[in-house]
Amino acid sequence: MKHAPFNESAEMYLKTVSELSLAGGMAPTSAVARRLAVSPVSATEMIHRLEEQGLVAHVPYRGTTLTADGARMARAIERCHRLWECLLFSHLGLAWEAVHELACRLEHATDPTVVDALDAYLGFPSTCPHGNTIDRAGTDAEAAEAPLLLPLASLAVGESATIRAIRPESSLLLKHLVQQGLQPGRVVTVLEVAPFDGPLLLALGGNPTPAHPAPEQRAVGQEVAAHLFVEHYLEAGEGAS
Amino acid sequence: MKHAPFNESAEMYLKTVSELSLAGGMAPTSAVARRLAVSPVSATEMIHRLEEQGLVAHVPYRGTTLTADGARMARAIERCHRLWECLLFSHLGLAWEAVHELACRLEHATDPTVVDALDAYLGFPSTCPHGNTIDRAGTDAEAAEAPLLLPLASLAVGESATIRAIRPESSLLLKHLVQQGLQPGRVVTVLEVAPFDGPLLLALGGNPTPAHPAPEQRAVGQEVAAHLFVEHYLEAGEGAS
DNA sequence: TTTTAAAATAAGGCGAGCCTTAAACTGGGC
DNA sequence: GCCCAGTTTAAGGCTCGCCTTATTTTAAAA
Repeated sequence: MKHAPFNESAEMYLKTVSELSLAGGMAPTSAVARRLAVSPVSATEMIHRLEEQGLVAHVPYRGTTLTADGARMARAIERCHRLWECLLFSHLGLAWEAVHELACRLEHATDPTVVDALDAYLGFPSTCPHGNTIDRAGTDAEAAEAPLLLPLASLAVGESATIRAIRPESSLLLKHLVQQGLQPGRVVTVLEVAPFDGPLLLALGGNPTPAHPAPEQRAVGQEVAAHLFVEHYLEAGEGAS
Repeated sequence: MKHAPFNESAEMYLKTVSELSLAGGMAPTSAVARRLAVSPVSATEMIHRLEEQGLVAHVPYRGTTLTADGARMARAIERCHRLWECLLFSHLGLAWEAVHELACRLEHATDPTVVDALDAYLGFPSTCPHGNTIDRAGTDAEAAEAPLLLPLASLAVGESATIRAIRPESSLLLKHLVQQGLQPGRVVTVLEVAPFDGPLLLALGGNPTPAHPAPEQRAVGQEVAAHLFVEHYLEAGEGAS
């Protein structure tokens, strides 16, 4: 019954399984291992340990999902992570692409009382600087507030949308996106989609930055596009078709 | 040459040696072990490891001190620790006696860039909530600003002073002090000192709190008194004698 | 000088979280 | 229905930071 004080490693596994099981139902062991830069054998071991603690459900050869307990813990860790990102970015003025990694270290050393105090201090922000929702247990009016976000790849040629979230986050990805000027708030229009899962050609709109005065174009691979989630404004002529 | 990414454990040893070698020159191994709740054998082992890395100088049977490198690291960790305490206490509103322990965990997970940003955000505070100086490398006008603090025990009967710092800090001590109303800013007068290293009897002055309306008296053991540092106002009649 | 308490050394062990190599298994595509 | 890539198991090993028990050394007090 003693909810052991879980360490960094276990927390990273939970976060990883959480991210990977968002889209598809189960997180493949190899994907977990890859994301954590660990051998598949080690990942299997650790997943077993987490299963023994009832945090994870593992179906051999299929993949891993979080149990209710595990999901609760993962949500707490993610909330903590995103709150730190808010503080580091909005208050301490650290770089948008840097705060993810910095928060990744802090999140494992943060007492729950600190998380709550931080949340209040920040004014209960609804998302992190990368657009991801900050879950609050008890507030189950989730779907109500958050606008439905679509993967960028779901847009048809000619459609426009506003980038709202990058997910899952990774340092390399964020660095790349900031160079391309592809951040939340940016309006993009799909100019063309290359066949055979080729790159998307985007026209940048929205607030141009000094470094990237609009209008400009960007070619974005499917790999990157899969991490971009947008809010699509329905235009006149579009409807329930 | 690769300044390895030091971990929590090594950092705690450096902090401990730093604290213990403030007063006397060398930190006895047993004292280090006691403070870290570790066996003397383990402490000896770890001190050897730190010595190999050039962070610590160990004289067998005498004790341990920090090298220049070790002292630099310890100062960085202490600065980080105290800045977190400031944020947690002054901004997040967490309890005065709680922030020490909470900061103790964060300090090992904080990137230098975060430390600097935090320092700037807080407005370069000169002390932590417990009155301990926040060192800034490069700012060697240290002695100039900081008023000389005396150990409480150095006061003679009848003398008054203002508590300015608690040092070294520990959770249990801080909890005890907050119960007694003995915090920085509190003015105390020594009413009597029991012989044979007995307790000091103090009269509380300064800002009374609802819980502890002045005037009130407190008996403080030598053990506790050793952690209290005060600023002594010279009164008329006192001088260079 | 003798005694004593602290400190150091030696030896053996433990768990966590990784690693590699090698062999066995299986789901899904051909 | 077969085969392969992805998984899992097995076995052995490594580092870190701890632990205990036992023995030796030493500084400093008596």
